Amino acid sequence: MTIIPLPNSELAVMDLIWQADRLTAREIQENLYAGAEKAQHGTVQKLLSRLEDKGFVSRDRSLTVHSFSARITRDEYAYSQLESLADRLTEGSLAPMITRMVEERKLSATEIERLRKILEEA
Amino acid sequence: MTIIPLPNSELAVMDLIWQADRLTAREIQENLYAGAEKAQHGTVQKLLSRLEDKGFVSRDRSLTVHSFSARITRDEYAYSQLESLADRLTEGSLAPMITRMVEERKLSATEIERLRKILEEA
DNA sequence: ATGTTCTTACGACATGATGTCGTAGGCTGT
DNA sequence: ACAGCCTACGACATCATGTCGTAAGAACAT
Repeated sequence: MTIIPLPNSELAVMDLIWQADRLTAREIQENLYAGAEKAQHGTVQKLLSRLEDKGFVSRDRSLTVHSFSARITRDEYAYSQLESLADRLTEGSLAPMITRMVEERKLSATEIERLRKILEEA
Repeated sequence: MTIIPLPNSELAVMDLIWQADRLTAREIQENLYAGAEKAQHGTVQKLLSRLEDKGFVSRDRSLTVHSFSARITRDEYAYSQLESLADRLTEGSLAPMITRMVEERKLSATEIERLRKILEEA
């Protein structure tokens, strides 16, 4: 299953939902546009309805004030994006990217250790 | 250095250049739109000039027929995209994504072996 | 020298994504 | 009944994307 990439604004909403598990539009608006004067309710509604259309959140309509929860975990999303990246760029293989990351010293010792462990258990 | 993501059409051009090292616009057009009747020269020119603007290719103007070569390797591009993915989604860490890939059995035994080797040498 | 052909240069354009609002109409609680 | 909040729906400006068309210059065969 390929999960489509999200634009920044929608990803920002997902970030909040992933953190909180379940939020209303107002709660999201308050987090997202903390220092804002103007309304933005419409903006948040629109982002949420787009996310709903795309299948990223489910909307609980049982109360007048709807609440939103994630249908896809952050890790699922992250992993699918990594997969599509690898498919597009390196024929599905992670090795070239990780090799380069190691060469550029972008991986910390801790991170390398974590990855070693994951792969040992695989 | 953050490398901006490329749209599909431009990535397709880069793929050709990465394979061939050095190409003219015509060569690209013939590969890219193999079974095409109509012109498309303009399209390829536009894609190339956008890639030039973005710093992905360099244009050799010494001859009338320009030739194009990559300024960024495929691995550099892939790695930077992976980096930005990790930054956006998992606080820079690859572990959650790779863990999931292992769980979903998206990594072949060979690939896991390659990755183990890379990390051992790191 | 001239005309044909190929190239670049530049601009135009339709389409869709993105990010933002405005307004109408429906609940809710005083 | 009314003020206040929420949803629903549409509008919109802007930008990215993918595609062409046309003009002008170089190269080359005749």
